[in-house]
Amino acid sequence: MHQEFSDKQLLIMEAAEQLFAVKTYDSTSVRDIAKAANINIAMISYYFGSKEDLIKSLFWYRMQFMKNRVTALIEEKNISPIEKMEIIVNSWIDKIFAQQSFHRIMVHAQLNPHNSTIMELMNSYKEDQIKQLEKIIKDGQKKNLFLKNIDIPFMISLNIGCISQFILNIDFYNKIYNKKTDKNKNIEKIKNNFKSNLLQINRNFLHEVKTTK
Amino acid sequence: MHQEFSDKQLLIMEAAEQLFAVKTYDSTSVRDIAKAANINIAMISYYFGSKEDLIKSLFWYRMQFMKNRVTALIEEKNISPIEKMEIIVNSWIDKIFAQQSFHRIMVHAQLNPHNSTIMELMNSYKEDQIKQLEKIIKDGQKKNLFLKNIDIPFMISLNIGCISQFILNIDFYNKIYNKKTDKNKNIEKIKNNFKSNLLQINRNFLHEVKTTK
DNA sequence: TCCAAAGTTAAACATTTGTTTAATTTAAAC
DNA sequence: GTTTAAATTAAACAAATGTTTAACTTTGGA
Repeated sequence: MHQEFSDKQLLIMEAAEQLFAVKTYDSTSVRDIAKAANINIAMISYYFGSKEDLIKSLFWYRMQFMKNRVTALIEEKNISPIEKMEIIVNSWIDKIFAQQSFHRIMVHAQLNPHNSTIMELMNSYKEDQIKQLEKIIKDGQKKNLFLKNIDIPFMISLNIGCISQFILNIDFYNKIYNKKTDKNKNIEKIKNNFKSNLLQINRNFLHEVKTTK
Repeated sequence: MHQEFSDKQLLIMEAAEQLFAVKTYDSTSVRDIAKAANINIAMISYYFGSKEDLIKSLFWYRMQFMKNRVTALIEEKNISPIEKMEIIVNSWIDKIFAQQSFHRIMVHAQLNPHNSTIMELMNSYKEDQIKQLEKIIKDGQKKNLFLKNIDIPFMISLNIGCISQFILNIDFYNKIYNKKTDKNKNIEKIKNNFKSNLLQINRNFLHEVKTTK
């Protein structure tokens, strides 16, 4: 598939991304995109072929960034599996936060899988993630750092689901946590709070000693 | 707003629900709904006023079922806060599973909040949930059963997000966990496995003693 | 300077959209 | 059995959709 995009294509893709994120793919018209990108409607067909191909290109482009550069991390000998897992969870949160718009589009694509190319892109990404985590966790189990019988797909589901839910409802949580303060600072605070909560959940799930009351 | 719906209205709403769940509201046409419900297109305007009012009615109708009947549970003296929380988490999972289609529509409505009435319905529901949990958790803290400083919005976010993610990806997980077996039985097994995982997460978060390695 | 390719445009295209109309059928009350 | 309201229908409506056309400008190399 595509590998490089011209400046014009990136301009269109980024304008489309913003609109897809708030209005969804279906209710964003090519006229909306053209207006936002300050180009003629015909340019979308000209540069991408169709609206469908535009979102496919967007997925292809953004998924590259999403792909974890964890291959090196997995092999790293000086970092303990515990630390590795913390790094990965942290990177999930940071990446999803950094790409909130695209993440919304991804959630929407899972809800409404009307394009098989996009579906395959996401599924192969998920499978990669599971394989990578498997290596780290098995290593940790061998070193007696982690519990046995860790359900990796559940662990991923827990994290990604929790982060998604948080992003989808960030305005709501902002309202709940603090009635009126500087919004940006507040969100940063809420995000850090969320981060430590989720990290703690993962620690419990992976390796902390549990004693029933 | 509406309080009762005729059989015909329910028929239309249920047909619409199935379509909205898989195709989303925007890409489901009134003609699709009419065909699925075996009625004339004009009947949708006739019974609901508009397509928009139809989905509003659907939300109003389904949200009644979602509303927890936990008011009685909260006051119950013979059940410990720990058990109460388990009952609530279990009811979340069961309810969302029982109403998968509508739940998908809800997730989509959060992604694409193009109707303020629906948004308000969902927000007031969320606020109610937080208040209800607050009572139980404070009671549990008073009795020294729960940890102090429990982040309730996070806890809800964790659960609902995790369940949502699981439902959105159930086919994927089914493929991952088990390559080829009886599908229905398999999903039931996966669901129970998911349930015990999530309950354990909640136990750790709420009341189990934690000792750092 | 010339020219072919790339870029850009407004207009037109056929479909599909949600909604309304006006006519017809059904149902129930008197 | 007649009447009145509710229910149902096919057709028409204007608006919006994604895409294509054909004409035009711009660009950069020979």
